[in-house]
Amino acid sequence: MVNKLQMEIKQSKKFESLEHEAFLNLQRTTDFLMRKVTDALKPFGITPPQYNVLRILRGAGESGLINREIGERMLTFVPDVTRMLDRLEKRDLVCRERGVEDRRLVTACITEEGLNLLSDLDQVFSDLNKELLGVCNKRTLTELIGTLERLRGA
Amino acid sequence: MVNKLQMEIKQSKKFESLEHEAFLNLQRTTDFLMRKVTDALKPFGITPPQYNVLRILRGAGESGLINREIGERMLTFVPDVTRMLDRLEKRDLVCRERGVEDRRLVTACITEEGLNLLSDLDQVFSDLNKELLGVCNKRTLTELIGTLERLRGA
DNA sequence: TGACATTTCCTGTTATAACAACTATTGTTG
DNA sequence: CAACAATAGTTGTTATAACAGGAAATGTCA
Repeated sequence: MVNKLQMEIKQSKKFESLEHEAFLNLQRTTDFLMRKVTDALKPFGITPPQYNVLRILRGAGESGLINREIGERMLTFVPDVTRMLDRLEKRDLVCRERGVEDRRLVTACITEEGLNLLSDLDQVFSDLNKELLGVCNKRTLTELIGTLERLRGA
Repeated sequence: MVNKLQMEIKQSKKFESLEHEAFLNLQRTTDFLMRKVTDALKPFGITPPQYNVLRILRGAGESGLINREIGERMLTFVPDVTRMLDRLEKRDLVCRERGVEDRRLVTACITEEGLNLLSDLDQVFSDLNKELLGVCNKRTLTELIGTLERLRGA
């Protein structure tokens, strides 16, 4: 009996351990799903991390957030928030302002144009999300979430 | 009640859907785990995709594999196998040879030095793997694997 | 055979990831 | 207050990701 992942990566030997098999499946599945999302966002000229930033800034509202806070809220670690915001600013999707009280801080806000783009992206993302993850029922997804949270440390 | 991921990304609003929450957890967990692996491999000057290539070539044995086959067996899609092998060849971890029968093909093999490095890496990776994924029991891991395979299409 | 398509790899280019060093500003402490 | 530490952001550099295009070899078929 050869399982699905073994077939996919044309591996003849068994996995070393269940832990190993689980981890490889995690990598491959996330890569698979992210690739779909990346493709779906591409017509809008937006990458998944950029989409993530825009959503974070929308959530923050008019008061905005400073670079460090944006980095902390990202789903995946991003080492260079500055240049990421540079690109978004150049496209007028966000605006930035140097702090007056503490001149080290730079606060970023989403623009009207950014909000408009987001409302399109949300629809695309939401549809894709339900299409991709909808193959599992609610109970399975709930269990999946629990397992994943556990893997990040309970 | 605010859940773990919401706290992590400092999100005040609920998730739009269970599918959404599951996907975000997948992203974050894989990023978290991959970062640990990347850190563990760093002292050896090897990235996770490079480690993946070396394992693939070891599995292929002395007959080696051509670029296309390596790409097909990678866990995550890699668009540029050529230059990835360039770097590994420069470090004498793999060697390459242009095909004689079909001169379009280039076959790569792992070197003795590559095999030696791999045996160190395997120990590190295996230990880390069990440490990270060992927080879940066998049954949970088996269910996780099943769910992930399903998400890639049954 | 000869034109054309296909396959395989390589090359060029831009964007992003990762990491380290640096500047400017603010906080802390003797 | 002056020296130092800490924080926030920027800049520089290298490696990798992503994508498009090109060159060489092989396959196909009229």
